[in-house]
Amino acid sequence: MDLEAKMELISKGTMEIISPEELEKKLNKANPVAYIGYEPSGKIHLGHAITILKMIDLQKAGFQIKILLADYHAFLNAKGSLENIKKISEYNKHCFLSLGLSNDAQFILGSDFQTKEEYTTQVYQLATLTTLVRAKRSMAQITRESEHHKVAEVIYPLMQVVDMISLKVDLSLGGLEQRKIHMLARENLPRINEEAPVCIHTPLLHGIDGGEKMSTSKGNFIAIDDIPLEIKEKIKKSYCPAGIIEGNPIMEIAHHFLFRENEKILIKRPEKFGGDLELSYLELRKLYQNKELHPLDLKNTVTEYLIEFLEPVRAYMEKNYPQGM
RNA sequence: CCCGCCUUAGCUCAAUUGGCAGAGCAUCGGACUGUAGAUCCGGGGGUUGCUGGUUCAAGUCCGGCAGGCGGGACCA
Repeated sequence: MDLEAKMELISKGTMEIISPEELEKKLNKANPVAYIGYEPSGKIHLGHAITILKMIDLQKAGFQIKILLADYHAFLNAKGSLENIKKISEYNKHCFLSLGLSNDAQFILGSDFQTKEEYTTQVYQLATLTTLVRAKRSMAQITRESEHHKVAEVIYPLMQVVDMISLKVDLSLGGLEQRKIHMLARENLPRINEEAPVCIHTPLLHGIDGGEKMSTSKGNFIAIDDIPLEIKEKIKKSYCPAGIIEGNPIMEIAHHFLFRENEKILIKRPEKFGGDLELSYLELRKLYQNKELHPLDLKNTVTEYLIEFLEPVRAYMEKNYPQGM
């Protein structure tokens, strides 16, 4: 793969790369490292999957992959006891592998290094450089909704910034909700004489209820290991206004999952409604926008393809993590 | 450390003098749309923060504890 093809592969489906020039340099470097951190979660859903698929792209483009199982971060974000969070992280590791990440990806537990002296010293250094308002603002889309804000909330982003240098990463991937923390890293790491990584943001998937963001806590997600019947029922009840693409979770799922491996998709449609169609993503958008494709036909198609797309996940989990969550 | 106020359904809040714990929103189901939503109809949902006491009877009165909010004090 030449540089141009790598850039193309990496940027496909992302919101932004900060910055493309720096990314090119990293691609020319020997053994560059790309990382992403996740708070261990009882369910890994399609929103997580978008970022894992992008990590797979980065892996194909020559990056060494580090996945941070951020147990302390989840703990700071009031997700439960550290013990339970660690247990969940083992399940998550298998979920990520099930999506096709190759075995040489490294999985790192946050608590294995986040209490070392060098690490905490750097957290304290950043604490002296970061205003409370800035730290809180960076957490706006990440913190559990609560009026009773805890100090943990402002420690969280500082730790995330230090993770990047502790793990020696060249590139940090995250959903768009990570943007403000990433920007904090880009701004403050140089101030403690460290190089900031390239930051790439993927779009956020809307919840199936049409909510702003698919999230485990809101229950508006499709999990990657949901059984076919569950996927079917969830898509059936999903928000999907006719003619509207903006904020439409079903169109988003089609975009990111059906067209990942297919140039065109087959839409099966009863004769009385116009018969079958074979469409590229752009054609699908146009037809849907013009209301020439009914939401139900879209839903049926997405259901069928998504169940097939996630089949390897279910097969992997059954074989390697049969106990489930 | 001291004082005051607060804690009731997933959320926001009602409940008379101590007398069968309710409403709105959310959720779930049905109707209507060739999807969902919207709309109409219907259902479920509770250890009233925990704990001890008074009483025939406690969400309500008294004590203790926990959590939250506010104030005071301490500041050599």
